[in-house]
Amino acid sequence: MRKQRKGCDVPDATILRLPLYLEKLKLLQAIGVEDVSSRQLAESLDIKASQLRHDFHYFGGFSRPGRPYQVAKLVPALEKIIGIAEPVHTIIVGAGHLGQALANYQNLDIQGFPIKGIFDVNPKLIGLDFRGSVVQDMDEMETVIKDQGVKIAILTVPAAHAQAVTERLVAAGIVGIFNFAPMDLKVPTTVAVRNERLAVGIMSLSFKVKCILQSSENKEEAEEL
Amino acid sequence: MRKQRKGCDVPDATILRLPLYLEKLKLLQAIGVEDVSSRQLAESLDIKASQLRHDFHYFGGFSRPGRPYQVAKLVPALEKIIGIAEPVHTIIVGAGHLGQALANYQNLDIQGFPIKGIFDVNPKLIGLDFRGSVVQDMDEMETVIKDQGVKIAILTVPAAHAQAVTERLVAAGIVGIFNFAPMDLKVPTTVAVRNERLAVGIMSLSFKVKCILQSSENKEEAEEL
DNA sequence: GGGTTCATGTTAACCATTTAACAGCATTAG
DNA sequence: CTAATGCTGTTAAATGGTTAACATGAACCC
Repeated sequence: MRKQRKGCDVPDATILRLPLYLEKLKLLQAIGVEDVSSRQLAESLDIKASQLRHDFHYFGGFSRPGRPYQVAKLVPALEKIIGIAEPVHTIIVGAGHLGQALANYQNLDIQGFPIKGIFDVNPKLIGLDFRGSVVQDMDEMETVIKDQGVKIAILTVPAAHAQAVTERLVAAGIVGIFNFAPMDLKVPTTVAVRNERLAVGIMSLSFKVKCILQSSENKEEAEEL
Repeated sequence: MRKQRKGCDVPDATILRLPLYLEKLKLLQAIGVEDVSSRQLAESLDIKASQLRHDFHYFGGFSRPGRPYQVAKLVPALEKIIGIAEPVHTIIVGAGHLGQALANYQNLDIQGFPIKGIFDVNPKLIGLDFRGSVVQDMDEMETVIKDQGVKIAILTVPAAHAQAVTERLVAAGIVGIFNFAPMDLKVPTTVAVRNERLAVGIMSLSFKVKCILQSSENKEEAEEL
């Protein structure tokens, strides 16, 4: 198999930290900080400095050794690595409550993912306006994807329709799908999917809550002895 | 230190799979499947059977050895482990677009997390009705938490207010916080937090999209030779 | 200039998670 | 009854990720 381009065989765990680094660095930049050491940055994110350096090491040379990182260089470097040096055109498929919430969530735009369209099959939703994006009929989807060079789709349709919609998206040239439907999508290996399962999140929280409540019961029992 | 109760020192990775097992098992139950082997269940979730058995092993004895798992026993067992054998009373704090979307997302209720209140400080939002839950002034929050025995709060307020609200929640007796604000909350060790960062999700997707696009460019170059 | 301090890049040790291997029980067919 | 098959529970090996250690470079002070 052909060797991958530099910087693409990186552990998932590292990839998930890159946005956190970027966010914190942008914050520092906004308040005028010019230099930051791996220790400072790591402590503010509650991780070890060695881990941060290890993460950066996959991409190589953000600074000359012996000198702290320069915020002004790191921010664009990370943006390039993450792939948001240029705005990444995005659409939302499914204009239900969640789709609407995401369309209104202007942070997406600010962070480099401008919404180029919202689509639904429900005639009652078509025409509604969210921050300048008007809900369109799903028949328009393929045209917008191609005309606007959309690469990422946020999928908020009901689980029952998710796979069918996915196949249309893939055929139209979508390369990344941010899937909020509680179901696993089948896609070719040339398409990336990230599943966002709210139920998983709240249930894993529930597990920990149960453990906390149990251990505090234990404590009370112990005190009663 | 006091020894933890059975089944609480479990790796995070395992905890995150429990809801997936439960969901799939409920689906099987709905279509009348009575028995399921670790292999069948694992394959339908795209994981290894040995991993599933290893996960279950933390909690012990779901079946007699030599016989497949019984769906009807596994479902309540997992519900008990996750802590949703009884409904887990929940509130939503912040009735912006995301809070509204979650309030309307009836799956939460079905999966064991009935919404006992939605709160905001914005007078324009107070009184709005979402599936029977009326947005209340945040001053009512502590009362509802105590009266209804609420243990989990879903936090969808702006980042700037997240820490202050968190402190009120903790003081009122909340044990788990599902945090959608893009910031790290400081809480005592007796409170569990799960951060849901949409920006992290879409950026990690963007990274993979970039890699896919680069490698397909490479391929094209190779074909041109 | 030399020593001290603080920094990164890099490698190695450590730890956690995932996967494989296998021992033992239940059922079924011959 | 015995052998073969299919299954789980459990332990061991392999993999992957995190943390510590260290070599080396840059700036600063005396």
